[in-house]
Amino acid sequence: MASAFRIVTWNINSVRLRIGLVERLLKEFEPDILCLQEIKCRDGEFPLAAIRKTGYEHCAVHGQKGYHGVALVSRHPLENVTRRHFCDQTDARHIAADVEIDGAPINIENYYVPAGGDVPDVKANPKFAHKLAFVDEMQARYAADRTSRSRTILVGDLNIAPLETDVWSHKQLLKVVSHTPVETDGLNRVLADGGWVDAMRSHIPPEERLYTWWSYRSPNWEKSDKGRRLDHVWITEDLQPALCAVDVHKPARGWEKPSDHAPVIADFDFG
DNA sequence: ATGGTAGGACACCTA
Repeated sequence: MASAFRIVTWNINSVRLRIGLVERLLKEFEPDILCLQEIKCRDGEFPLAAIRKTGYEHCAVHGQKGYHGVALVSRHPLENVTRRHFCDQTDARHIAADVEIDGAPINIENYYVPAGGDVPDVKANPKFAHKLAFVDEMQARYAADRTSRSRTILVGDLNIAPLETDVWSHKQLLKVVSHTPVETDGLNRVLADGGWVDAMRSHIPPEERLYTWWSYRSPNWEKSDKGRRLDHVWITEDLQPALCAVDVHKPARGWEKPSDHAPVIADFDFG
């Protein structure tokens, strides 16, 4: 018997302000699990009641006051929830859990990588140094347990657009934080050394332009279409045969009072 | 070369 599994990742840019959009996404797409970033609230302020009303009983939150913060919203029980800290900082940028699908656990890793500030210089800009150190720590972690890892999905706002077709202008963004060579090289090392598959690019050709984020600062974001692919879905190789579809739901960027990120939807079929 | 918008918290920080 075939068993379908749908995961969505979305930088919501304040879950309390946009709880209505979260409810809409859950109703329209009925994912098995929704991974949120930039919830911008403490654990106790997460809008659990509204989410439970939509039929999602299982939430795990790693929040903090005002900034950052990640969460998992699931139809299935969340086991072995972990909240990892990077670079010896207290920022809430990671949460992970197992969900049982088709009789075996799948490990979900949800990240919000630091944006890195405006100046792509580690000496002049500590936020850029923090971003690179964070990515290096991810690399070390996943390179170390590569051979023992299976049935894992890594998602989130990684704040780096690695391919030339992941940005509206490769040439104009080479010195812009999110697309500098030191960042894209770093992210590519996490991907390669960890043995990950870029699920979005395994279903959407790398020659095709693909964005998940359009700045609020552009008054006509859709027409100018100066986007970047900052949000990602990576999978371990054993999950590749089960992956059947990937979609960036661009219409959500045009919903009322939107997040500046569109949700990314990945569908699997086990069985 | 520059500034453009948004959210949270409370004087600017983060994005």
